[in-house]
Amino acid sequence: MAAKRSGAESKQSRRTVASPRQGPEPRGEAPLSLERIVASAVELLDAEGLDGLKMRRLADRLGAGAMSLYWHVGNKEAVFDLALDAVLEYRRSPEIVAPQDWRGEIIHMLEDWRAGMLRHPWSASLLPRRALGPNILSRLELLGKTLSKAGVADADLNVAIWSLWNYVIGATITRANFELSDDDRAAAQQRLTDLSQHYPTIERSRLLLDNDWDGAFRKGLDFLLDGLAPRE
Amino acid sequence: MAAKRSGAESKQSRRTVASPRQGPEPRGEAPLSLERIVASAVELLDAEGLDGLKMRRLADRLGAGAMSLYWHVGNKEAVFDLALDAVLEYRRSPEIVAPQDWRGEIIHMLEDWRAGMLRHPWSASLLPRRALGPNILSRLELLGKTLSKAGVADADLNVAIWSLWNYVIGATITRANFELSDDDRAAAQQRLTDLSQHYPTIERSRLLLDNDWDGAFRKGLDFLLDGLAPRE
DNA sequence: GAATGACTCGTACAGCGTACGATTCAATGT
DNA sequence: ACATTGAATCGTACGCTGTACGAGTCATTC
Repeated sequence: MAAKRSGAESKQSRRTVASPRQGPEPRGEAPLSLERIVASAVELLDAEGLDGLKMRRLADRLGAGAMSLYWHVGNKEAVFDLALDAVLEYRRSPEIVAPQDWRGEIIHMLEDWRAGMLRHPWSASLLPRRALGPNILSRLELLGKTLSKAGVADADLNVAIWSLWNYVIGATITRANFELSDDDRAAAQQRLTDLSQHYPTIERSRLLLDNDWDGAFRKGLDFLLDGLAPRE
Repeated sequence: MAAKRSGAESKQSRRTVASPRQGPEPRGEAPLSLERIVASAVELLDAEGLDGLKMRRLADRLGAGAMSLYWHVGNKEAVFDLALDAVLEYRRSPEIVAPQDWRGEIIHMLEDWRAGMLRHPWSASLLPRRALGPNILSRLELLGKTLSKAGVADADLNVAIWSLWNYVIGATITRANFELSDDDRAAAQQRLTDLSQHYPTIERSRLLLDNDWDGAFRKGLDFLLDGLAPRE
C-alpha cells in the first residue's frame, strides 16, 4: 500500500561513487552521509523519543550545520521513514528450522518483529503511518507463504495476514506506550478498585496489574493461530 | 494503567455553577467553555487531522483570543485528551440483545468501537498514548464480563481481553492511516508486481488491492474469537 | 464603593522546519 | 594553466508554533 506521503526526494538522486575524501574536515569529523544521518537519527530517537528528534540537534550530533542535512534527506519526514526502515530488518533465524514447523516459524518471526520494535519504541507508533518498505514487505511475504503452506485457504489468506499484522501492531504500540512505573500501575489499579462497582470484572481479574506482557503476547498469538489454522 | 502524562490541570478546578451570563459578548458569540472548546477541537481534528489542531486556529473558530483557551485547558495535550475521551463513548445497543448471544454482543461492541474511531481517524492514533478514560474502561469491562459469561477461564481472561484490544487497535490504526486513493493502491500493487520475484505470495493474493476492510475486520475477529472460545 | 475572583486577550519569547543564497573544494574540460 | 562545473556545507532569515506573563474587563460580594 505504498507511501501516503513518503517525504520529498533529496537533491542527489544517485550517490557519487565517492572519492575517499581526505581533505576538508578540520577535526576528526567524518563527512556527512545518508548512513551516518540515519544511524544518528536512530540513536537520537532511542534516547529522546519521537519529539526529541529535531533537525538542529541531529546536525549537532553529526558535527554539521543544520542545513547540511537537507542536501542528503529532503525533509524531516524522510528522516523518519529512513530511521523506521533501518530498524525493521529481519534476518531469518540462522539455525535451520524444521521446515514443516510453520507455527514455530510464524511465532518466531512475529516475536522478533515485536522485540525489534520494542527496542526502538518510537518505531511502533511510526509504522502504521508510513510506507510499506521492503523489510516490512518481506515479513508479510514470509507470513503469507508460511500460512499458505500451513493450509490456510487462498480465500482466507489476506484476512489471516492482516489479522496477524493487526495483532502485532496493536500489541506493540500498546506495550510501547503503557510503559509505566510500578507506582503508576498500582495507582491505576487503585483507581479501579475505588470504582469497582463500575468495573467489577476487570478489577477482579487485575487487568491493569498483569505485568507479563511477553507471555500475554505469546498466548494471545496462540489463540489467534488456533482460530486461523486449527491444530490437527 | 492510568495517565502517562495527562496534561496539566486548568486553573479552574471546579467550574462555577454559572450565572446565565447575559452581558459581554458584543456579537452573537457564546461565552467560552470547556464543552465548546472540546466540541470545536473535535471538529477541527476531523477537518484537518492531528497536525491541523493549533491553539490559535482553535481560538479563531471560537471567536476568542488564543490565550483565553488556557484558562480552561491547561495546555494543548489536555485538548487532545479531552477530544479523545469525547469521541469514545459507548452506548450499548438499545434493542435488547439476546442475553446468551455473547458472540454477537462482543462483535457489536468492537465493530462500533472501530466505526467510532474511523469517524474520527485521528482518535485511533491518539488512543494508545493516552490514559484509559472511563469510556474505554467501560468497554473493557463489558468485554471481560461477556467473555467470562462465554466460558473463558479466569486464567485466560486478561489475555483474551488484551488480544481483542490489540486486534481492534491495530486494525483501526492501520485502516485509518492507509486511506489511499485507488491510484495509490494500484501503484503500490504495481510496484509489488514489478518485484514479484521477491514477493510472489502477497502479489498473487493481491494483498494490497483487497479493499474490503470491513469484511476483513469481521472475518479476522471471527477467527480470533474461534481461538479464544471455540464454538461448540 | 472597595475588594475579590472569574475570565479574556495582547504582547512577547524561544524554538521549530526549512527556503535561499553564499561559499568551499575536487574533478573535469580545454 | 585556467575556467567551469557540480557536490557539499552552512549562516541567515522567515513564518509559524506553544505558551509565560501581566494587564485588562466585568459581576459578585462585603
